Amino acid sequence: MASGKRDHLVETALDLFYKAGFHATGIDKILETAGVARMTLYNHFKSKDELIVAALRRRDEKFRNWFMRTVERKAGKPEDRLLAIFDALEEWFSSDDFSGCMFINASAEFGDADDPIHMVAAEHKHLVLRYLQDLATATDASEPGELANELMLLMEGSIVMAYVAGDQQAASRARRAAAKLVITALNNPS
Amino acid sequence: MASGKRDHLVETALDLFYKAGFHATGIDKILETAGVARMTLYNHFKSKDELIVAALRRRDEKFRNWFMRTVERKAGKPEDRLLAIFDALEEWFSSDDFSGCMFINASAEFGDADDPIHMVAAEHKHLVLRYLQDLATATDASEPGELANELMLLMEGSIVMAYVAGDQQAASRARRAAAKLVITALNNPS
DNA sequence: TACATAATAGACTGATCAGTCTATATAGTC
DNA sequence: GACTATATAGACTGATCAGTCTATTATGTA
Repeated sequence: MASGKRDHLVETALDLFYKAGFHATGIDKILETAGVARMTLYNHFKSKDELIVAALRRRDEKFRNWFMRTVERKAGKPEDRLLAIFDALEEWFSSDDFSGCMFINASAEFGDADDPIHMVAAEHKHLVLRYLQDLATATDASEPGELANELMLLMEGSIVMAYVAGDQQAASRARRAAAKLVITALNNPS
Repeated sequence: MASGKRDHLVETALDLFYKAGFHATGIDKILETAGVARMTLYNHFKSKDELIVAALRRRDEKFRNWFMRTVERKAGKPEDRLLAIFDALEEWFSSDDFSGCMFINASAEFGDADDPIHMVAAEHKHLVLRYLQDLATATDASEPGELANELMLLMEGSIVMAYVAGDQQAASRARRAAAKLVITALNNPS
């Protein structure tokens, strides 16, 4: 299994980067935690930045899979799913290892919009937004694109308030605001 | 002038930390940029972390002053000021040196909620929220506290979408969502 | 002039950083 | 058994990190 070591490195790096940050997590710490030799890492990745990109791509894949499955498990009707978004967030926020959004965190450390790391973060947000658009389009909302954008703002806002300000009710607050916007969108045919 | 050097160090550190991040900005870079001797820094601050805290406190003071003055310059009536929030944000987002919210960025690098640096970031968010509560209370909104929380979520969400996803219209999108919530809050006496 | 405060340059520590190189060893395949 | 991939341990570079220490030089006050 050629990719076993690589996968293990990515998973280990993902955990450490998420918990402690990117600059604060050294290569040595990753190698020691993974129990892998130095050159094994550099045979699979050209640099630490490349490992960061790989870790973020995996995080994107895992997070969106979990998020979509959770939303669709919590509610069946399209209108309900739009609000179930915030039930999923509440679950996430209250989990033990919640350390904010890894992509917001990555953008904070790699601020240049042209940095490949920042670009992966931007891509993640676009993919989440697209999912919300798919959900909104399945409802009778007059302008599903606009509704999706509004919910996206509430979602990102609640992540920030939960993580930075430690607001335990960030998700439920966002849910109530979302309910108002969903009702408005359903009652206003263009 | 005993505090001249100290002030200059804080201002310099503030700039560099905001542009490049906290871990990525070394003490040497700050000293070189400020044109100040090493021991001058360590006579005023016990550690780099203490300098970070001082820089964040200054940022909080400067940002909130600018924000409140801008909101109050852009609109006079309480209801209008609630929306002028997002005009101020638009101005901020389109400025050359926009690098996201420094407090979100700080929380990303110092994730422990008990870390003094993270606590200063949390405090900043609470102070901004309190300002929004003051604005909302001046209107006829049925539940000004709830309205303020909703606007806060939209504000933070728009910061994230502008910075991470590079959404040029994040502020105007948030403004339109806010308008709907303000109307709802004004038309629903409890 | 005398004294105290504050700032200076710069050497220095010990640790850590990302990344390279070599020589050895462990697999899996033919 | 022979060959090839991959992984191993560990030394090594050169840079940078935060923080300490010393000896000197302003700067301002009494």
